[in-house]
Amino acid sequence: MLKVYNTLTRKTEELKTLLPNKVSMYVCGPTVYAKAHIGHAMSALVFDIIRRYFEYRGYEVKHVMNFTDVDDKIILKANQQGMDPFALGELYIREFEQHIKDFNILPATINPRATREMDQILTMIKGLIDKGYAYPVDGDVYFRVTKDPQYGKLSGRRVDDMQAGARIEVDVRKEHPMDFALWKSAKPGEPAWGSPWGNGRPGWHIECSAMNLNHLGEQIDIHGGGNDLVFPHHENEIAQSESYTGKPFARYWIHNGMLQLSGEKMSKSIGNLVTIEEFLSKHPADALRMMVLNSGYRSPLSYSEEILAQAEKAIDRLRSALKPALGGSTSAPDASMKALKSQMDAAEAGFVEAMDEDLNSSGALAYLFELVRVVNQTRADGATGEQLEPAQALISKLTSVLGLSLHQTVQVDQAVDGFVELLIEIRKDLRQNKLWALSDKIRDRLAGLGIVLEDSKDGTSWHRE
RNA sequence: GGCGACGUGGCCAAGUGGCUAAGGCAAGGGUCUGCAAAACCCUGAUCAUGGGUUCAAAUCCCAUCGUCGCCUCCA
Repeated sequence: MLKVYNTLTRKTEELKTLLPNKVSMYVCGPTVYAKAHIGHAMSALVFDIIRRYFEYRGYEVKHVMNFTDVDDKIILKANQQGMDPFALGELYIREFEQHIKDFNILPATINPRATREMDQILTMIKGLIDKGYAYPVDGDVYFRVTKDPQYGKLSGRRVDDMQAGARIEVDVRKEHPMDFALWKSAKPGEPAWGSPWGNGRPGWHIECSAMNLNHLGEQIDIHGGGNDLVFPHHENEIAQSESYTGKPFARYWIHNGMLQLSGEKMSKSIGNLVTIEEFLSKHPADALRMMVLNSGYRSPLSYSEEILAQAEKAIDRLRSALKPALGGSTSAPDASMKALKSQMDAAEAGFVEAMDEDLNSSGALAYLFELVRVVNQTRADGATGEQLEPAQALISKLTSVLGLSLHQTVQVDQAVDGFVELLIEIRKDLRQNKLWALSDKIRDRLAGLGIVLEDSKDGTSWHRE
């Protein structure tokens, strides 16, 4: 039974979708005004893992991730750089889409953008005004939080409590300090769309409500994002959507924990960030995914070189099981094969059991690692490639459910390969003549160049570090 | 100040009432090897602290200390 933790109820609940075997999932994407950092990647990875697992469990997933391509920061940045705000957004959208590919994240079914949903946004705002949930003031439109008795249900806040601690500058034109903008009037030179209240642009929250309505309908199964969006963004989305349709909006709210760097949330405003570009220039994409998988998706994840190195080694460990049989193997003993078979069953059952319980990926990995050990034992016991193949196929299958691509993605360089092969051949002659000093020198020097030689009875194999 | 999450071996991290507290990394010992690497085998934690509930708690309750998130743009 597949269960997920629901922020709305603060409980882990069985997944019951609106339609059998189908999941509609909306995940908040980035505001495109700067290079994305690995916190954004973490969020995208979390929901990719969720999606892949749902698909493995037989659901057809309609996955929508938006781009917020008009907002104050985009306009500000574009003005600073003397750029057109739309061109600036386009640039970062392209970059983000490339990152998605680099991280082996399945592309969303649809990637809507705020600027392309203006009709739906305006329709919703008008509807909210008609129903008394919103009011225009001097070209702006605000949502009236006091009109929604359920306001605060996602974040567990009460309008009155927040009022006490609020440090925000209260706009006197608002009826209530917590009222939030659905529509903002444009200043001269800002991108603007025509509306009954004058030229302006949508507030941050309404675009998501509109895109949900447009692409997934009045009710959706899952709404996700980083837990920093719970309030106010998701709270406001619920208020808008439910006030507009009169129906419950998302059944399950799923939020990932924050990526932290030196004990603080990685964020654009604090400036303690590692961009995806920087990360990928130094590390394999799978390493970040492994870090995410090894911790609970809802917990904060600390980023450090040490933890990253551990993740890379863990990937190597998984890969070790996929190595071919030892040369000259004829068959593993029956007892070994029996043990392998039963470990395979245990691994898949354990994997599903763990993942079913709110995507417990680190628990699921433990079962994979246990299978890795038994596969390696069986190989050492003399199993043939044919005997190992089913277990290796299972490992490949389950790791791909997690989105890990175990196959080395090193660029093949024919020339280098040829030289390495030549050195190995010469070294073989040296070793046959017991010229150990010289053969060790070749191995050490190659290691210094990132080429690792491994001698065995069958000969010498090599790989890049 | 309000709301919430968390604190498990050197590091990362499962487990949330009851068999020997998963797994990965690191470390030490061993097998194999000319040596090394890889692989395999072996070795370590009573679960932040202090109370309490219970036949029984890492797991429930209370307090304390510490860390983090949200309350303002933020994945």
